[in-house]
Amino acid sequence: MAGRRGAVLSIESTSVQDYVKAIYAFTEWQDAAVTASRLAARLSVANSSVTGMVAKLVDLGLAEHRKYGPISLTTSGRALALAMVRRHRLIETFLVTELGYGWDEVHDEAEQLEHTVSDAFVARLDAKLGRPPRDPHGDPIPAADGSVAYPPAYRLDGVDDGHAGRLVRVSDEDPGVLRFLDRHGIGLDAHLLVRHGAGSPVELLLGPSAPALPVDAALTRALWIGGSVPHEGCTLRNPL
Amino acid sequence: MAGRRGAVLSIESTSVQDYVKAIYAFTEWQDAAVTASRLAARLSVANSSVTGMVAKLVDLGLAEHRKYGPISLTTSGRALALAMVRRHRLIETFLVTELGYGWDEVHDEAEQLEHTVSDAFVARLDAKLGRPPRDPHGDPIPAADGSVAYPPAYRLDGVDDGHAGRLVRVSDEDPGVLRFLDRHGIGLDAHLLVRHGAGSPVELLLGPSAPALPVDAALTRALWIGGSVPHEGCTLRNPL
DNA sequence: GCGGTTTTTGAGGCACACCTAAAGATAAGG
DNA sequence: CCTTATCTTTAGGTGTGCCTCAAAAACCGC
Ligand SMILES: [Mn+2]
Ligand SMILES: [Mn+2]
Ligand SMILES: [Mn+2]
Ligand SMILES: [Mn+2]
Repeated sequence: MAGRRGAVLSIESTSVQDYVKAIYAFTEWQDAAVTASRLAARLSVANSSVTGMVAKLVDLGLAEHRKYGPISLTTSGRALALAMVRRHRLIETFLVTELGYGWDEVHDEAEQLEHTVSDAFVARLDAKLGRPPRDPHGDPIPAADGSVAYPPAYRLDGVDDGHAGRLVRVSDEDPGVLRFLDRHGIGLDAHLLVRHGAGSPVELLLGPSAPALPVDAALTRALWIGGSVPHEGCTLRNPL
Repeated sequence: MAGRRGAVLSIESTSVQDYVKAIYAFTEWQDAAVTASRLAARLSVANSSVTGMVAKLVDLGLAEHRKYGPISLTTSGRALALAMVRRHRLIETFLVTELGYGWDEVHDEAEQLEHTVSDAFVARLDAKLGRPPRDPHGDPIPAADGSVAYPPAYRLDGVDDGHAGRLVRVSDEDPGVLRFLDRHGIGLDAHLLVRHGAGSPVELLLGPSAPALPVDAALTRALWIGGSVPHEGCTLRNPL
């Protein structure tokens, strides 16, 4: 049933790569249904653009889609998404560890470069960086074979009062969040205690003597914290 | 007189960048007149494509062109060309020295990446690499301010019998040439003595005891050798 | 001044990705 | 079961960027 529309664009189109990545992102840390409108919102395009583009993904064998149904990736779609995520995160890691970028400065640059570098480049970069397990924001870097180890992590707006754990990941899409954390000396693996104030804002306790730090709602959606148990293993997922 | 055609594309178009680089290349090591047909041949497009694109360069203030006349760069066109050449050569250097690419593998990758990396990336890369003066093929890397130091160099097909000097640069466009040099252990700065055989092919003498190496015509157009005098300075050119 | 070559013009094509507006499907509530 | 709000798809169309071919125009050496 592929090729129904004749002109089928390629797997190398940056748009195709971005759509596939976006679809993958919906199920990476949550398990949200991928609807056309959600995808449209995330990619800042009209709903109808998504319908059209998803049809192309289906033609390319990257996505599955019944009319009016949710969108999902095929095995090769997931493979492409993981390859792109791998590129993105390796590039971000390189920018921070080798070129001295701040963690708030790398996302946009990686967003471009991920479409340009060759497979050979990615392989050599991975080796040069010592096969890092995660990027500067705590996101796991898929291995070349597509396997990924996700640490247990809970979004801050979903944990109970009194939850304690280490900062596992920070969404890297809003540089402002990253700079906020910088200002307060909070980095990856920082130990945090979550306190629901009597009023609305969530507070973070950084240590026994530090003052409580109120964080706004946007921030609670950008931070992911480990479990209360001191040490836990990782869940190895190989989605391929 | 700019903007005559209305829709003027930007300085960030990869095509614009490639055209400007190509124009610059004609006068980098020779002083060839840049005609539309030569540019078309180099870029593998039709003559009329060049006419159209050059008109856009003129609109952008990057090129000067009288109808039926030769094409040249304006000051800002030259600045853009030098910025692109700088990017290209820094990236090639990075690929070889940091990622372990062979010098025959870097050109195509750099050709893509040069359009994608940011100015910040280039600045940081230059610092990381220790501000290298030349790329893996001997081509000088323009400084951030656009100044370039060109060593004296003569193309092999233009030197007399008995000319001796060091290998100053190798054109990086044909990986086969680079691999040929690898096979014979010839690298940048190798000392060469040029011998015009009685027959047609030029021969290279690599050392007192080494056998003469015959080189074909294509190769004589890809190699550039220093002067016969043992040690010479560099010509500093700041074309801006 | 002629003839061959080069350049420009004109008209058009194509790939890719996006949009608006209208029509169609879905699902939740009455 | 039907209504209605919401989501999704279709249809038709825009815009950018770059390219082509064919024909007309200019150029240049003789
Ligand atoms: Mn990122
Ligand atoms: Mn990241
Ligand atoms: Mn090169
Ligand atoms: Mn080079």
